Amino acid sequence: MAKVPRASTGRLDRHPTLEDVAAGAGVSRALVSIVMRAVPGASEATRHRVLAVAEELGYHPDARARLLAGRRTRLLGVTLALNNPFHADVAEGVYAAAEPLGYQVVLSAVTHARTPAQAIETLLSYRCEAVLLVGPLVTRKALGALGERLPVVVVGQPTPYPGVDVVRAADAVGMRLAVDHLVELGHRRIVHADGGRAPGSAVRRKSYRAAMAVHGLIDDIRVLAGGEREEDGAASARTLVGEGLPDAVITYNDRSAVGLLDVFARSGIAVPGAVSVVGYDDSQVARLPYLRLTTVSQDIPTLAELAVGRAVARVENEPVAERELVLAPHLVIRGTTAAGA
Amino acid sequence: MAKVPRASTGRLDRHPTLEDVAAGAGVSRALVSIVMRAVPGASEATRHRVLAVAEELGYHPDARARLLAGRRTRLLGVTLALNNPFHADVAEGVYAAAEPLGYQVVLSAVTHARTPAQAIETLLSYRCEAVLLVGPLVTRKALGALGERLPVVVVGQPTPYPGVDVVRAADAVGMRLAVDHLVELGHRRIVHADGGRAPGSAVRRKSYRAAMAVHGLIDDIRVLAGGEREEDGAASARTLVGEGLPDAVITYNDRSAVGLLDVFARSGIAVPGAVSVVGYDDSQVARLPYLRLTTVSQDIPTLAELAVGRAVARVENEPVAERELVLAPHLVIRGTTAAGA
DNA sequence: TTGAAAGCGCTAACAT
DNA sequence: ATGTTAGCGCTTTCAA
Repeated sequence: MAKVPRASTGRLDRHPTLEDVAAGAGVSRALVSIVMRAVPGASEATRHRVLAVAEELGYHPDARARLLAGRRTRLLGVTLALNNPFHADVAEGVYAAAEPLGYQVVLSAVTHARTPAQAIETLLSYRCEAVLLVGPLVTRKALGALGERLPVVVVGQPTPYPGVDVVRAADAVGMRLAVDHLVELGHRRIVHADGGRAPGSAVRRKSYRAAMAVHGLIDDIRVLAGGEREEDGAASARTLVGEGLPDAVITYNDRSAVGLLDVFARSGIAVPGAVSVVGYDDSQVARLPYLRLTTVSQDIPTLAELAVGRAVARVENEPVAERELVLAPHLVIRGTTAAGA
Repeated sequence: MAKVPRASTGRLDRHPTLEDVAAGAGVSRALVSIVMRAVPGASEATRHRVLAVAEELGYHPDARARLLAGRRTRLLGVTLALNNPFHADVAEGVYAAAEPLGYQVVLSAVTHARTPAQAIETLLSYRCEAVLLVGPLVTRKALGALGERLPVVVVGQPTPYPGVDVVRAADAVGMRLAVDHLVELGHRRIVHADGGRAPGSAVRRKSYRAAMAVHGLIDDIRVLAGGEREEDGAASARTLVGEGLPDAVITYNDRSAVGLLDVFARSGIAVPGAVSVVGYDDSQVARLPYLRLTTVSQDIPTLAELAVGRAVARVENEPVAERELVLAPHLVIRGTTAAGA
């Protein structure tokens, strides 16, 4: 034992194990385990010696064995679509929130060639203790079955299935903030370029209508059929340019706003001079210095933190008051909104 | 055995194991293992019965145990920065290329709170057989040490360390294509908004100069100090608007081009009427219908496929001719370039 | 503080 | 075609 043969390439044939370190330091495996996990139970002297040997041997703990042997895995699974900025931001937030709680995160991507079901299956195979689902990945039925097996937190949107937790921002409030802001600036003809069939689009559309009604602007309600991509916003802009500009536009999300702004710019339409624009999400793009998009922020880091908190609470069997955790979004006023002429 | 106690919540207390399935089907664990891995060695009848029991019990294989017990893990690790479109595209490509070869991929994100070293450490702890590094994540020294431990493929840029493989596109060729195209259109005053300290920026800058020289345009060489973000391109645009427009601009990447185009649009400058613009990467944004950015494509899916191929070749000890695999980029001509006045 | 021993759930030789 | 038997590298009681 503790003999580490080398391949002809000069690369190690196998990774050193606890056993190797134990032998090198003249102690038992159990003691090395204690030292490596930095838990109490070893003298300072031993600790130092073991650490030195480990370092010298190039020992790196084996996650497979660690996970398998431990009573718990303390693993949090996250499914996400790469290339989706919102998902990416949530994942970053999850990493940040999980570590202080002693949980590790496992990422599983949903791609063109990898279904949500596969992504989830991978997470389960690693024995994650809970999964966070970002975006509208799975069918209701699949969600139900999943929720029966382990704690599930859906991040960013409501779901009708009662067996899973939800952490999201209140779209009704967000739309209300946007409309309030624009009305305060003196705008009345406020149109909404909606998200089409995108997740949450229906809620935001409805919320827009309600907010307009509150201000007695029922006759000014106008919804343009759109989508979640830049091009959808661009299309809406073209429509508006063709038929005459409203006072302001609220888009389904920031991406849509970007396309809309671009077409406005190319058409020589000043924003916010001729028309005000409000986006949704406060994603990175909204903060770009040359865009300075006024937008409704979902406060993604907090969203992620609460989602992790909820997952951990479920895993650790802490009492949970509400299945759904709804954050109040806030309006970030930047440079695309101003008082009308 | 094969007794699956339930928690008061109704959730399974533990996952069913091979043992449980074996007991249920009245066969040995080894046989169930054979069935679950879909390898030959079991009769059709047994196969069906085992599968049925597994299904009924809700059995899902344990990746930890599988990975630990197997002779190999067939795991490919990928470090990436979420929120970087190039990284995301590469990761998608890696998933697509790895599966047909029988390899699974493990993602490890580099975030604000998670260093490249940590991301790599995680990958190693799972005993990935090779790692793909996207972007300029690590120091030369760390790279060297890593390359000694297992096959490493750096994706998307050159690296001076000889112990690792590199799969990237030829920046010199890309720049040359861009300049050739613009010269053919009759442009001479072609400036380059560079990437500042971004990875690969120096190479592209140098390549731009060389390409200009080839066309006898040494006196027209002009490099604007920039960066990799949209705002950097926007800044370059402001400079150009202030001092008078050149015939064309080649940016370090598509993101920079986006910022540049935006400022041009707001300044009432027609593209490609008054000035042509060429981006770099052919990321998703370049294809946006309202942008239609002419750009140099690195062909990311192929890049990813070759990177996976190289990693697998190393893992399986196949002979490898060149340490560096350099793809020929190609120019994607869209709507931001046209003949000058 | 330290060590011995029993698994964790699986794969892989080797028998039968 | 099927079963038996060792591990894989670690954590975790339980003793000492």
